[in-house]
Amino acid sequence: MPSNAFSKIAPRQSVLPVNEWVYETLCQLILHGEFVPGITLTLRGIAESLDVSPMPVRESVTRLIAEGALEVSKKRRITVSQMTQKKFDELVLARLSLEPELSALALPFIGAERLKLLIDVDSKLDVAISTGNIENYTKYNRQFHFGIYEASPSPVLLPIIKSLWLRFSPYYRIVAGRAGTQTLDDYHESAIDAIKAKDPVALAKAIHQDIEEGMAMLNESIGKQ
Amino acid sequence: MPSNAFSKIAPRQSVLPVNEWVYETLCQLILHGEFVPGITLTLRGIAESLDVSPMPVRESVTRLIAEGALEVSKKRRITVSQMTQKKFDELVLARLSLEPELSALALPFIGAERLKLLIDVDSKLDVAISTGNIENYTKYNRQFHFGIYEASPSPVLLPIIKSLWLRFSPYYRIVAGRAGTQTLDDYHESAIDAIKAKDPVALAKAIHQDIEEGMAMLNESIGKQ
DNA sequence: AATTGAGATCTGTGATCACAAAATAATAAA
DNA sequence: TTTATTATTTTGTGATCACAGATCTCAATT
Repeated sequence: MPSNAFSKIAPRQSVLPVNEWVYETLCQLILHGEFVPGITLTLRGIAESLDVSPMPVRESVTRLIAEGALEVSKKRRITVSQMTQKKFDELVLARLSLEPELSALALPFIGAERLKLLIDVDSKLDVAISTGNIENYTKYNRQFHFGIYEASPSPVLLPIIKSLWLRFSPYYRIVAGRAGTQTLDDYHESAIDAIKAKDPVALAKAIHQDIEEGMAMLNESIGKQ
Repeated sequence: MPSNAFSKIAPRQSVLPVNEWVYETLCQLILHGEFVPGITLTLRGIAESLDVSPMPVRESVTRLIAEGALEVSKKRRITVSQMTQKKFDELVLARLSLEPELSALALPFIGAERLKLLIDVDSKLDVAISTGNIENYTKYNRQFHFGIYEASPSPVLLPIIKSLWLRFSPYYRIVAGRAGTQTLDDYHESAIDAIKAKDPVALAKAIHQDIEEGMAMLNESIGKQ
């Protein structure tokens, strides 16, 4: 019997401070699409579900609000951010502006073992695409991108990019169940070739195209007002 | 006699929640260069200085840490972020990637009255430059940039850009007292011309050049290890 | 003078309580 | 049944306390 009410929650690492564990857990839940956009959360509710006191939840929620993953409504109710066309367009613009740049910066630090990992993740991604497994698709797609971005420590760009991913991730749950994953071109292949060739411009271009395609798919699946 | 120990603090607006007032106040203090980089702050110390309880300070500091303006040291001490060359380079890259884009997006929403305001701010900026008043330079430079960026509501890009400004602002205090403001080209003039001509590409280019020059000046003034 | 170490103090983190505003449930009136 | 009004509960915010670990103080020792 789990110590909390959410499914798929890693057990509390006693080495980690409670507030950090809560933050990481909430991030994972958001990235995995467990929170329906627009739903209202409560500090005490989360605390009870995670079997912790309200205090560390409060701190984590404050962080997530600052990062745009959650937001507080007019009359101070905590809610999972609803998407708008304007938000979506700016998210795409920010991703297209920053992620290709960071991938080019990270390229020199991608060694043989990391390249091997990326190739492995990409093959798993192919399986997810061909079987229409949207959950694995988002998971391995995320692993692929951040496998590149995290090749070297990035104090500014990486946290920003993480916050961008937190904001559109809840909307992949809407794509789930729709055919469309099959039609995706595999720009990851191009990215891997660019890494092998140590060509930062080609890598940036591949990442750019991959984002454009992925976001376009997400955009046409979302019924935004 | 002020109700708090910091100078230049706007009196508490009773209409604003305490935590937001504390957050805004801390932002202003950071943007005005009141905090020396590397200094350690304490929750109780800030609370006493601002004449509020530690609780809203805690929330505001959490936000500022999430935004990269403050950071917590290895053994959990709150500190004003120290600059590194890597951080600086990524800050510049992020600014160059996002701010020209947002200025181009905002251009169609810049009306006659806002243009008038920008021209007015730019003239004040010229005075600050010619008299070597670094404090007014940073103030009017900030007003000029955000006078453009805030022409239309920007839910994603604007908060990110604000967080970028919070991070390098403490370092203008180091530039203070050095000759160098006189040698600045006035790319704001080009920006104003672009706005008049309703030319988003030219505006983006002007903003790009302005950032490059301003950041280059800051870079060579900072003794980063 | 330099170093050490024990005691006191300070600091972030977590827990708990108080309270007004909002939301919900319950009841009364049509 | 539907609507309106009241009572109850829930919620975010702020205040306060507890505590362990870090930091500082300062006298004792070398």
